[in-house]
Amino acid sequence: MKNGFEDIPAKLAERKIRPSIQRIKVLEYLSKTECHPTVEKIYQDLLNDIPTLSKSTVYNTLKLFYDTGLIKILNIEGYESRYDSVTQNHGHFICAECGAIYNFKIDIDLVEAEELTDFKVFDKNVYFKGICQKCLLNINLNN
Amino acid sequence: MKNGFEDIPAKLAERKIRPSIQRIKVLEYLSKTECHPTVEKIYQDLLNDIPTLSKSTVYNTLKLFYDTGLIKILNIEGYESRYDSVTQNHGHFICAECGAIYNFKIDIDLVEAEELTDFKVFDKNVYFKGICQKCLLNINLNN
DNA sequence: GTTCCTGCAAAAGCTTTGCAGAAGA
DNA sequence: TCTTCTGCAAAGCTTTTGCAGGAAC
Repeated sequence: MKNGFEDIPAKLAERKIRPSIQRIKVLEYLSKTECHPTVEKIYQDLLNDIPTLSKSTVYNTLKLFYDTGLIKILNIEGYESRYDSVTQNHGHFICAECGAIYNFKIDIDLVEAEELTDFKVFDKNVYFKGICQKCLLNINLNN
Repeated sequence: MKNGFEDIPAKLAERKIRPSIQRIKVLEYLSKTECHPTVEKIYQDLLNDIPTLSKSTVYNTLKLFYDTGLIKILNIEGYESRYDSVTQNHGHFICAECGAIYNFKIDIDLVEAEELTDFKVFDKNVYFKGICQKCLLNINLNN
């Protein structure tokens, strides 16, 4: 099964991005994780591997990946951006209680808008807000 | 035809919000406009009416409206938030070329995710990115 | 009189920019 | 050697917070 994780340098080469260790680690990290990390989290977690890493580099790298279509930027809660490696079609659910973000499968191609026939659409996003199962349980327990 | 614009003070009263002139003007402005303004734009445009208006008040007011469900916050392009009065079901299209945001009709209730059956979903959002008709024309003309 | 609201200033936090040094071709 | 990349520091911008004065009830 493909998980987009096997050959990071090849992925970079496809986009003609020079495979520095920083770039490999960032893309590897994003391919492994499903938690839609913030820049801060990416930075902190990679400091173990690359002690001299700078946050600027993380920003630069993420911008480069975004511009070349390797990742998506999620701005679903304002302020801090979150990053998601581009995989299959999925939507995002954000819990208003705990802030966690869940993926859910959705066939985004089925979401159509006839008013946009003369527009070129190259990215479709669906996100829901609500309260996740875990927090619902906690709320019930406390009442 | 209802356009959500006729009785702003009543709308505020429904939510038990004291109808200060600042709040009335902000909600009136959001009900009138369809351009999903930023805080800066709201602030600048209202300065004509209320010369002593402070940006803090705009922030406070928008937060209050958001918390009581009067408006939606759009974070579709990171950094600056945009604000939208809650009306009927619609999605948002953002042009990657000129940054303009268009509304389009969509029956959001049709967008479902079976994985979220144990979740409480109270807000669904759909937004597309691409190039708008206007910019497509310009690009064609210049080639 | 008491509560709530406004607006100024300052602080906080995320992101971008500039630049010198290092690494890679 | 020349180009590209990294990382530090500083700047830029949006948003939040604290607080004193004012308005509403």
